[in-house]
Amino acid sequence: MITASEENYLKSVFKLSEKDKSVSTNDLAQSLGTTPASVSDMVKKLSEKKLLAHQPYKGVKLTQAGKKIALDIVRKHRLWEVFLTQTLEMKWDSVHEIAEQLEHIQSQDLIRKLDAFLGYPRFDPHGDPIPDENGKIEERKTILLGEAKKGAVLLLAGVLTDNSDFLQYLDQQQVRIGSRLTVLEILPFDKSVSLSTGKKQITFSALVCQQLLMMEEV
Amino acid sequence: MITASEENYLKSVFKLSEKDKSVSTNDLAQSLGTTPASVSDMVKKLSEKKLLAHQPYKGVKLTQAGKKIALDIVRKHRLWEVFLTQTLEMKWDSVHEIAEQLEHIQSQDLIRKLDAFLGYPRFDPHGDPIPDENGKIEERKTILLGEAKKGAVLLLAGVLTDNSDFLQYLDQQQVRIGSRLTVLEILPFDKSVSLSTGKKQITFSALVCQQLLMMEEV
DNA sequence: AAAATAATTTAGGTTTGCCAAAATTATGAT
DNA sequence: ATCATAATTTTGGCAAACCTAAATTATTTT
Repeated sequence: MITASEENYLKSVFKLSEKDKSVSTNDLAQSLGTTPASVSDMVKKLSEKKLLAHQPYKGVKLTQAGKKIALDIVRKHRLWEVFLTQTLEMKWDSVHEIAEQLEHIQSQDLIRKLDAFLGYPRFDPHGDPIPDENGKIEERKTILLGEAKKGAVLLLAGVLTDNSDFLQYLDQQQVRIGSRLTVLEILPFDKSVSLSTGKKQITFSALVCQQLLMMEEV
Repeated sequence: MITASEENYLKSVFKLSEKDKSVSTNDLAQSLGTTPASVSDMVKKLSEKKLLAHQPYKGVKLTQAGKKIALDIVRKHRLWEVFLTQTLEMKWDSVHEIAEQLEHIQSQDLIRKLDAFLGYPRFDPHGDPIPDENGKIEERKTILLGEAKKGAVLLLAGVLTDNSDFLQYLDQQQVRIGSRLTVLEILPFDKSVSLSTGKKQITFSALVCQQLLMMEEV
């Protein structure tokens, strides 16, 4: 059996993994809101279970088995987020916390039926792709808004954080997934960006722009 | 904070409580699938938290605070069961286990919105009443099928067990919540009961009859 | 290359919830 | 009323998941 805590560790490793790089103990502790010592403990356990490959002092990677579990948790999390926003009409800034709990509910059948009920959604309310039952994730060509050039016209494809304040701020600015944004100006001084939403003009700080995933119009 | 385990204990005490009677350690252990020693441990903790009133060697009762929590868990459990059967179209014999997990999800807002989405149902798929937000439970005059007299015409109001085999058996017999049953004969020998469902004739053992909650036609 | 600093692991300890075995208390039979 | 049995509690111990502080290893600076 795999516990909720173990699932959270695997999910964090997955999220922190870039390319073929190892994930450090410290980063994991940060991401999980725990201490490096606790991470060492759990990493040892998950390595023994062959869900993580651990090189002492060098970091961890997911094994095939570990990745499968991580993707399953991510899938469940994102499907529940769709349910909460679409079916129960909750706001996108409040669903993450609840999905953190729901993702640990154990029932294949439940998730299959939920998926069907929701109409097999491919993206969650934050624009993140939902892995299918085999762990396959839809790829899209995206760039950060911070990397866009002046004059570019792009659609908001996703946000890189679930931070509630951040999402509420976007709501306030009437910016949501799918919004069409035109880059009017990039301030050389602080890299903040002036944009047109069609209706009005807004400015995003460089920090905000690092959280916004953009794509070309279809 | 209250843990899932604590919630389960309170729920079990609630379910085993009859009138003003105390619930015994042994019965609790049985109901929770654990040992009397473990129950003693947890009873001590919940008594210290003022959720249970414990008289050593005499049993426990719920306090007001404990009852409130228990009713809240029952409410969540039954609302989720409605969701699983009605929205996701799962069978009534498979929802109990999943609802056992879902009942521990923490979010007032979620449950309120779920309740609204489901149309404020008053009974779950097994015919059990769903407490409202204040813990109020709808009362109905019901009797066990085992207590019905020959000639009685009654509606199936509920079942007293979530046992999957039992529910599948009822399904097979085409007996469900709301079914109208006429008592044709009661065998003196073993108290088994012959019934007419309108379409066909069936016989239920005394044990089965002790699990079926019946009410007068409205 | 050695020293200083940073990252990681280990050691030792806590809490929660569980259990088996032993001790205690209540209950039913004679 | 006493004894036997059943129910309950206590004792001592285990595993999971966490923590702080100390020890170890890696990395960076000088």
